[in-house]
Amino acid sequence: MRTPANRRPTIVDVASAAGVSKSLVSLALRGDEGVSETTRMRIIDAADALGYRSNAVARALVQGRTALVGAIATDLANPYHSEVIGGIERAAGAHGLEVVIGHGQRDPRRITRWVDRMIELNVDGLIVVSSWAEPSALALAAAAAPVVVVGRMPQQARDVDSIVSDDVGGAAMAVRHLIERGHRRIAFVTSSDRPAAMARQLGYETAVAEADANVPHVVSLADDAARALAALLDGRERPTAVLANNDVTAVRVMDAALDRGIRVPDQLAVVGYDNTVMASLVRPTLTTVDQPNDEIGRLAMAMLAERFEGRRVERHVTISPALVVRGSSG
Amino acid sequence: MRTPANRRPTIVDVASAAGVSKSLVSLALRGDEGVSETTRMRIIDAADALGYRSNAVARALVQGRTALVGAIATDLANPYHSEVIGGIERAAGAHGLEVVIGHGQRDPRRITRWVDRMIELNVDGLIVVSSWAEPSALALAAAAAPVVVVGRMPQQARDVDSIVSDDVGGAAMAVRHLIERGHRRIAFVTSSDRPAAMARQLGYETAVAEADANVPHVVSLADDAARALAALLDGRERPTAVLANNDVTAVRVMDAALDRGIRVPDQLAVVGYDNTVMASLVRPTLTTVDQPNDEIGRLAMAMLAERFEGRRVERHVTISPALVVRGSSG
DNA sequence: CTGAAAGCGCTTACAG
DNA sequence: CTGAAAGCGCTTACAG
Repeated sequence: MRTPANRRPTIVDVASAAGVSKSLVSLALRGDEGVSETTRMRIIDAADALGYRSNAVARALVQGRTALVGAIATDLANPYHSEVIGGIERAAGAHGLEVVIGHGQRDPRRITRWVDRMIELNVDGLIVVSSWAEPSALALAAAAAPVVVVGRMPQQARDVDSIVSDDVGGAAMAVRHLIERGHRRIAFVTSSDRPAAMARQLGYETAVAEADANVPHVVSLADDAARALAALLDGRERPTAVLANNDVTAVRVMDAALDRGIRVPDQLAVVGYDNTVMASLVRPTLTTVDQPNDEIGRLAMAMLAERFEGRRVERHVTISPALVVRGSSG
Repeated sequence: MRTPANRRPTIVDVASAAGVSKSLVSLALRGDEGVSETTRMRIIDAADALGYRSNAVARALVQGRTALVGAIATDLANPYHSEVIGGIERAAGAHGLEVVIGHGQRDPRRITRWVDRMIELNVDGLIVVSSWAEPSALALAAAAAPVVVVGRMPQQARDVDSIVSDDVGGAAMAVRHLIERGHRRIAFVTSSDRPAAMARQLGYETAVAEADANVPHVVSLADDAARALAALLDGRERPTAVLANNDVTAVRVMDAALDRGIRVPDQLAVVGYDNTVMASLVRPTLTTVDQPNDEIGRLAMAMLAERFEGRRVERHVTISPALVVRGSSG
């Protein structure tokens, strides 16, 4: 792939160009105190002239650390994931670490493979922004480097730290908001049966049960979304409010309502979940549940740092979401 | 960071557990033909029992290749970038390569630093989905590994291949669509003076000049967006159609129009650029210019592959966009 | 079919 | 202040 002719210059090339030993090149380039000013200059000039760049692979091998944190995301197109990763990146700088990202592309096998690959790459720590990685792969990874999972794992893996958002509480908060606004017929619409959606449904059911005269009404868009939405909106007992399992689902509900001439929020209040950018762009703007994604990323990085400092016991943190009230709930 | 007690097992540990030489462990684990079935089994069992994982850093050092392609993106939250990266990833698999992503966070310094870091990491090829990297850093990188830039570079760097979208043609296509629809007073609204936006403006001006009785009208949202939008929409000579430099700007124009009771598309047609997810979610749905982002990613990977096969001459490709007509243009 | 040796490009004690 | 040597964990000819 690289011909010998244009291979990258090494420390040995710099050494012979500067007329010194390779040890001295290494010391000089890393700014060691005990190198005379004149030779340091000579070495740096030689390195620049050759276009020398340190080989991080060789350095990592001898030092046993790469100064790299791996971040694996289920789906980069999803703003939730990219925001969490942004938080990780901002926090990593303070620890002198760089963040390399592996993209899972919504494929559990690919995500699990990235866990393996990141460990093979010798990252110093690993943050998995996904609940789709195999617990066994995570446990194996945790034996080699600290691992934090952001998301609701179906099954805990040994020595793996975690951060989850309080989906039960967030959904309950949204329902209570609708009840305060006078709504009594409130439906929950979901496009997923993954753990996070299930937890939100549980929060919904709990909060609905608290308020008298409410019958929990759950609509799944899993099989035939158009039919499910029709059943919801064209039925005699149409709800006056809907909580969706996420913003995308909420927008679908709003679109279906508007298509039928049902006014939002007057005839139907809609609340989403995740506070994605879309929530403030649609009309009416969407009331939704916000998770502090940036903060979650920072915390994940901080939890890795604690492990670097010697923490041995597992740590599991739950983050509280907040309601953002906008136009779609009246 | 890792105590000797729980350090990762190496090939030597596996060798002594299986009672063979480390050479044989290496051969067996990589499936070499010339290893007897029984010893192969013994070695694999020993490796599994120890939880052995190959150290990719050591392998990369001896093989001189990492099987890694680096992809650097300006802004992962921008769907354009994540789609291009998706295309790169899908194509990389066919070449047995994995894609590690570096996030530039809209910071030119960070992007340029990632170019350096990726080369230090010994990636076999580098795709920079950004026009913000320093040409000098790109040229240095290209001396070590093939480099493809996706985007409109302000200045060409030696030995660096590139892919750009035909922004001039795309914008002209959008304007001709509006002219066909009968519009004569067409404005261009831009929130940026970066090269891509400038090229789109040029395409707009060219197409407007083709049609008689049109006076190009350009509105910049750079300084005071609210005032600029007011000048556009509240003036006596309000345009009947607007081309925006991207979808986000188009949605801002639509929102400003709706706030004033101006009906879209009846009283004002709006066309965006980029065909982001948002374009099909807003109401009315947004007519916009689509770039084949996935295809661009595939092509970038293919261009790296050509370099691996020995191509020496630079290659620069221009990709043609397509118009997606939706509700906002009537 | 298996083992001993050299080497990838660095860093890091250890001498001098 | 500088150099020679060992070693990080692998792969790869080369012997046997």
